[in-house]
Amino acid sequence: MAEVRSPASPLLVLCRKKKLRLTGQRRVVAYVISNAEDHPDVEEIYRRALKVDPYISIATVYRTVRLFEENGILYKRDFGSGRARYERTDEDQHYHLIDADSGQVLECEDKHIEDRLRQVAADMGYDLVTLRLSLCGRRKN
Amino acid sequence: MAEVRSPASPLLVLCRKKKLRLTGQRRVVAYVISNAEDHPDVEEIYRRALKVDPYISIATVYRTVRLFEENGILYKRDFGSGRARYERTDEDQHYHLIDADSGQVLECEDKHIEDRLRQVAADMGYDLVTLRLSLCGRRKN
DNA sequence: CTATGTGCAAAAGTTTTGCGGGTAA
DNA sequence: TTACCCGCAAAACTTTTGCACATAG
Repeated sequence: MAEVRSPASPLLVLCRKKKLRLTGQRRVVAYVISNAEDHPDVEEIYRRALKVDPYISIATVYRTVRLFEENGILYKRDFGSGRARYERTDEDQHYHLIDADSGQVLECEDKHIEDRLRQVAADMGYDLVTLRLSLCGRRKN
Repeated sequence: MAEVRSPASPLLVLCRKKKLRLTGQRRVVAYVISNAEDHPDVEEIYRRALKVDPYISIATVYRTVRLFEENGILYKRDFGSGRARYERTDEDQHYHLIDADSGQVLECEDKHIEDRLRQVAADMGYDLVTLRLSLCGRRKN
């Protein structure tokens, strides 16, 4: 767990760039999310954070992910479960395909889509800031 | 307000097709949504419904929109306000552009996008069931 | 007549916040 | 030093639900 203290985490680099105060708890949350391969909700981030810092509070996790989101470090996603889920903004851009039957979230990518949507927004007089795109599908048999 | 009793509302036609029991309250909710030009949340649907039926309960509105959603009569949307918002499924397909500063929701359309996404899903072995797509942008000056 | 819906109020689930003590810079 | 952060518990907010009565078909 020494890497929690390491300055190498890409999320911590972003935190410094935004001049956010680097507290122990923020390092832990950044560490947990940097190492997540999925799209955890706050409850899950909290559960993973507890393994690193058994005294961290869920209120702090809520405050931290909100802070990160406001600073463009995390995206907040809604896959319809009733809880918000988070993912890093510094990954390659991708979208989600949700299995209508199992609820499983798969990632997919199509560079063309983003360019096209950027154009749609531009035609309406807007610069595209973020994009929420998710597909819901049923497995072909 | 006589139209509330009229069988003409397109949502009521869908309700009959699905063999849903047509109560007074369901007619009111269907009427309110049929006449909505925006994407109201439950609180707002309730507020508008009260003008027609001052005794309707918000619990009934929640139950009704959920029923309608489960029967494919309404889409549930999340524009990030913390409250779910609803819109009819029987309109022309369109997407949303949310103004990053004001929160205003604009509709936009691009038929090409849907076809392309249908193909992306197909390539992963899925039939596209629904599509959630929203853009967040900032007005160009 | 009977299965289903409704209103009310309470419960459940998620997220935010006030406050007193603690800490990064 | 000082402005900001944390943990706790309570509050706020959205949505669901149990129950007794009402009603559509």
